[in-house]
Amino acid sequence: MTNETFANIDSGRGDGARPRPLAETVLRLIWRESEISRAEIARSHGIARSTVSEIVGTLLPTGLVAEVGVGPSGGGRRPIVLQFQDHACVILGVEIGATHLAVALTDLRGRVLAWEHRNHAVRSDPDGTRALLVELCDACLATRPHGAQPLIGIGVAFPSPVDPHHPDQVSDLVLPAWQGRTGLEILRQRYGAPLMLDNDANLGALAEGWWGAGRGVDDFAYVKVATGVGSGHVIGGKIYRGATGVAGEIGHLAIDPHGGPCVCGLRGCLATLVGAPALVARALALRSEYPQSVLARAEPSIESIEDAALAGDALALQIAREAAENLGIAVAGMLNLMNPALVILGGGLARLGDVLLEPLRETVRRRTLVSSVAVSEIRTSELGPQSIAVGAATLILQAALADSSLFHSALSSVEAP
Amino acid sequence: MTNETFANIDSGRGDGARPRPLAETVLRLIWRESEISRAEIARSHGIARSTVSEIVGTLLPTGLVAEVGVGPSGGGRRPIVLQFQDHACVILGVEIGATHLAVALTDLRGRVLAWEHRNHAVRSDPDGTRALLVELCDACLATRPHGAQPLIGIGVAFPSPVDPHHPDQVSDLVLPAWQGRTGLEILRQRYGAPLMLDNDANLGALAEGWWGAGRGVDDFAYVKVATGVGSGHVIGGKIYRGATGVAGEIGHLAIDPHGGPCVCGLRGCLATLVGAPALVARALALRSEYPQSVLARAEPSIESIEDAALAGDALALQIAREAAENLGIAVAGMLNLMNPALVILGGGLARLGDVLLEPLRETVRRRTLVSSVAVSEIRTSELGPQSIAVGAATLILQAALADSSLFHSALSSVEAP
DNA sequence: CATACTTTGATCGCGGATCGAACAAAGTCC
DNA sequence: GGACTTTGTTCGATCCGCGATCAAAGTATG
Repeated sequence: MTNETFANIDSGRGDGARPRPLAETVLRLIWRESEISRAEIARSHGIARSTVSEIVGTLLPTGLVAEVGVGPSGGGRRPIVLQFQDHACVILGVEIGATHLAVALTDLRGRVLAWEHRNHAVRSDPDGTRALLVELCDACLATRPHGAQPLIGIGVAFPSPVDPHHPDQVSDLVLPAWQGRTGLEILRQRYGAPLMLDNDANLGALAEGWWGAGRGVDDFAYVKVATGVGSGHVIGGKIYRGATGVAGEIGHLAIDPHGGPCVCGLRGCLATLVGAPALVARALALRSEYPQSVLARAEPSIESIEDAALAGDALALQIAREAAENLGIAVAGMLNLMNPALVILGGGLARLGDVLLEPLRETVRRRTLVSSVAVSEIRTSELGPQSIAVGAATLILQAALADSSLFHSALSSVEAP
Repeated sequence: MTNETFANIDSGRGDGARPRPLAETVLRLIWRESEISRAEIARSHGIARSTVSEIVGTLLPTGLVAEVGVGPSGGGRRPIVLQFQDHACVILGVEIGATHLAVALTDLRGRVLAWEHRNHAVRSDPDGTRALLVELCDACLATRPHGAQPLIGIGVAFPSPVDPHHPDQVSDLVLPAWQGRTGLEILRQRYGAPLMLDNDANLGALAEGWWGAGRGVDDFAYVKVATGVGSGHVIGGKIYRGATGVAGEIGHLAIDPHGGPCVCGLRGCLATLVGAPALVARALALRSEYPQSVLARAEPSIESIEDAALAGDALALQIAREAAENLGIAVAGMLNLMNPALVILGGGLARLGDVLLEPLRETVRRRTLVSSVAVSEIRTSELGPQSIAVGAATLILQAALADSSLFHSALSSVEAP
């Protein structure tokens, strides 16, 4: 119930006073456009020029917006160009994986200013994880020149479902050694900044939506195919978490009820068919039929299968086709249920590009009822291994742009004297 | 692009002036509570008592709210009880099925004041459908005493996906004779009230959420199992339509990729396994193994199968168990993907109650990964055959409570002289 | 090059919405 | 019966956003 540590829950609806509602709108617009004049703000939002002038007057002293020269004339006085100051604040994005940690320090445009990562036995060593986390965060923050830019928040990606109403709880099934608690309040205490937590696939989706393949798309799904298979869903520009925060388990969609058992206790899950272990096992099983394949010689790994498929190896292509078929069944089901405008394929298997996408698209086309569903695009991820940590930082940025008091509290703590 | 006929698109965000933002909030609260005092409104929303007084002062003359006596004292002056006037306006809810029409006239609390329905060849006769629709609407409206209550809007349930951005378009696949157009603007013209359109499963879900098994639940799914199988999803209290309005096609989730072909062109869809024709076919196939079954004697129908299952017939129970198993696979997949707090089972098959629910729950339990998913409740619909028409009316009510200008324009058209 | 028109941005007064303080009305508790 | 409580109203004070107006700084045009 008490939720002092995490700012996850949308508490900004009807609680406090909302001074200058339009100020938020204007700030968001300046962020979105990066550079814009007062008159253009007024035009594009139907606000009076006088109001815009006044609001900008309150925005300038915060340092979030600055006047940078004049723009071209449109037949009259030349406009003063306002520019959002992407470097006014910084954000920490933390990725906690099953076996590694990564921390990104970003500016307000999602650019990575500092990057630290380390392999670690996260599953079995929660205390060590937290200590290492502090170390990596310190290292990232130390790169700031003279501590000029204040930290507005810390976003954390966690490798298990996160209940938005109880963000500090951890599923005992996924990380039993953590004893049901993240224990991340030390981060908030140490850095004095709000903390927000979410599932890793959700944050990968968020990052793609803000900076990658999903830019400008309001409803899309991000499917991560690696060792495991998971998905994050952005609906109306916001992460959809479901009633208890566990939405997006596409990996455990049943593809074949007569299929093999999954670690989760079910049968024929997508994860048992297209996860990395499944593809390796499939390579071993098919090896005798493809004696000339490079995979027939040495012990195959998921990387070697991917490399071989990209090189045109017949066995690897067969495996990719099969994976695409199974993935396509699940994606088609997801399209029928959730109807996103776009599906972004992430994780290691996305390396295959069109080798995977072409048969996948074909399967989806054959398996979706309504024509408008079939027009959903399927693309691969644009962001690299930093996507999840950047997504964690984006969680904070999104919150700050929705409620600029986060910016102001960070800035005032610096400018107070 | 032009969208004069349908009010479907949320156009009430940032366009026009919003006089008295709190007035909307107060009106919604009074509606929700039915009876409440000014002081309690102020307390529960943190609004100043003076503001509430002033707002209520503007609400009383509209007739939507009235003072009805005094409440019990809490140690001081007794409060004046304000009551929302459920009968101040009426709403028309129209259900267009594949083979029938139904019209409900409701008050502002979802109560059905008049009800007309008729079988009709909707698929093949769009013109006759529209004419009959007008007839039924007229009959419902004529029951009003002296035309006292103004009509605030007409909601329409349509048996095909509805794109929220192009509500007048109809899928050629489902209703080819309609030539891609609903042609329902005649309703708006005849009755001079805003028109809103949505898919039938979505509106069944909405009705259950406002008046039935989903009361008070913000995220739930409604699965309708009848001749066809479809689903509607309420997310955050609002209907989720997806990027192009076709979300919720659970009937075409692939259960068995090696299964029989579906009308939609896919294989092994849920609809081919638990739709009414599939169950009848299954009864015929299994008849020889159950010679003592009542279904072995006469030609089975879906109603007779349901009746037999409720009577404990072994063959019918076997069919129900199989249907529950297949339905459970699809529902489990939907839970994994969308994580609703509740699943409401509607349509004819819901008559079976626990006969269907028990094995269904068991299958879902076995097929959902995370414990918190498994706690999702599964219940049967509470509303009868009127649910979809009532849901259509609820669409209008929801819009009016979100933007009370709908109430006022209806009321002023009466009170003008 | 002077003049007319355009566009931008600032200033000022107005109106609406909400709040807090003060007050009357109506009860409860001792 | 007197002190305290609660409700609802009234009355400035404040804040936000708007329109009108004006100065500044351009462009188009003769």
